Amino acid sequence: MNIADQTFPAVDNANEDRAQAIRDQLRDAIVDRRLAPGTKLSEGEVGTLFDVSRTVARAALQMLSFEGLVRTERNRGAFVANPSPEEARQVFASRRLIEPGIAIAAAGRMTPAHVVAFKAQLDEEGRFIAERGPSARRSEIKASGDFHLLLASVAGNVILQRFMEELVARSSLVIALYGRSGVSSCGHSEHMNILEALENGNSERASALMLHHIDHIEADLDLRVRSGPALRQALEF
Amino acid sequence: MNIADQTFPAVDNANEDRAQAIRDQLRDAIVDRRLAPGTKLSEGEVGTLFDVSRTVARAALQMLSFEGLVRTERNRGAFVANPSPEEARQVFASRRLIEPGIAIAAAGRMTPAHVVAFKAQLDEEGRFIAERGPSARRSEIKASGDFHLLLASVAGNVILQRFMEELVARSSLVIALYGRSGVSSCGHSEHMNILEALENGNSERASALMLHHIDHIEADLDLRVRSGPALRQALEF
DNA sequence: CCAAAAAAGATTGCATACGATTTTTGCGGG
DNA sequence: CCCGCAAAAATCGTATGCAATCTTTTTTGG
Repeated sequence: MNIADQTFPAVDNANEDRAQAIRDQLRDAIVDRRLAPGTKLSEGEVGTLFDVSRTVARAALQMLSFEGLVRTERNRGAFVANPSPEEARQVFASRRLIEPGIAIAAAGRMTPAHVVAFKAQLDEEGRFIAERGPSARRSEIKASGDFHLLLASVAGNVILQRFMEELVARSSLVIALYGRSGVSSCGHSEHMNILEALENGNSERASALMLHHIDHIEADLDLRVRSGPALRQALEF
Repeated sequence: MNIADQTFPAVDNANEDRAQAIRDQLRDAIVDRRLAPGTKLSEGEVGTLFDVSRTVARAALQMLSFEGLVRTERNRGAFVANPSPEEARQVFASRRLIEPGIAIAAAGRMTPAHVVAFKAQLDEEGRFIAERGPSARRSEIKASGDFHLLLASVAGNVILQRFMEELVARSSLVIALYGRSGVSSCGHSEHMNILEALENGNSERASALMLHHIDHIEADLDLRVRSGPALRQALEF
């Protein structure tokens, strides 16, 4: 998979920052695996694709590098991140630490409008699971992450929300690399259970369910070091 | 306080990234309040001060903007962040959620070498408290934050560690703006108690002490909206 | 004398240029 | 046929220039 094979919707060049728009496009592409871990993202190529100068492309790549989605090597360029098993463990350890707390905070702030938003979210999730094809699979991955992001937004802490965005994106990379069954379809029912607890204002239960949910996601990974992880890394793939 | 009044140690222009070195210098200056919240950081000025082009200065400012230490407005420039009371609350809510867990993780990984490092850290902290003068006060603030960063590094999760760096830096800004007594000197003894619990491997106690410690820091803040916060913001001060 | 408009000045956003470093290619020797 | 080495190409790091935007000062009309 090469970045040159990708097509990106035209950037709605408003007064908004163009670099940010490019970052969002690239992040989406990374998160739903249209760009594989290890793919090289050269400044020139990105710039050409989005029709901006290298200056702007570089800024976008720098942003992604801060989020941990891209790794940059001096004088060599930027690559879609290739998280190690250790890094993967740390991503999930972070989520185990934070998300139960987020669930508690969210439980105390749920409004009927939130419930409606969650229901719509879960419906969409279910639709993509029912569908077939790689495109639906990608959408399913994204929707699954969006559930957690929606929860974070309900919790009402912008700082934690941004951090969760980073963690969810990185999780997606990790699952792409180490996932056994792609997406655990049991995740959907767990999401529904969590929503039910949230609806009832049962924060303790929501928190406990969330913790188990994260454990289940991580349990679906195969984090044993593969034959020659150094080699893998060296081969950039 | 103006950025032009500042002096910065020469950047050890190794093969290391120069933008990163500048970011570190600026971050230190912001964290120990040599640069006041609201101070304008123009690209040209920063570039001149560090003897680099605007390109590099701009990259450094972008990094700080990601960490939340600098706020950038399009076509207007970068300013040392001026966190709102709400933002301040969110910073401490995040710390309350994360640091007790970090304490638990650290308690399980303490080695004699770590204990030595902590003792040295606390000694330094104590020295600055004893000293007088604004310079010692600044060092005290920094040392107080460094305790928390040391703890995060012992916990062994790089992702959380980076996040803690952001939170500690932002806390420093918040304390600068809303702190009643500058630095609560009782913080030092609380740090010592936490270390004691860590040394004994009493993770539960370390976690509980940490939670109270954060509560105490936040309790020392005056987060009531001041007369005309909008005005304050509008006047950039 | 004051308010609004206009001009001048400063600063940012972005593109481009050039030297430095890395990677690839071409070629001769083993 | 394969390997090492030098030249060429590609890519990055950084400085600089120009247009666009914002700020400040000056001018002008009431």
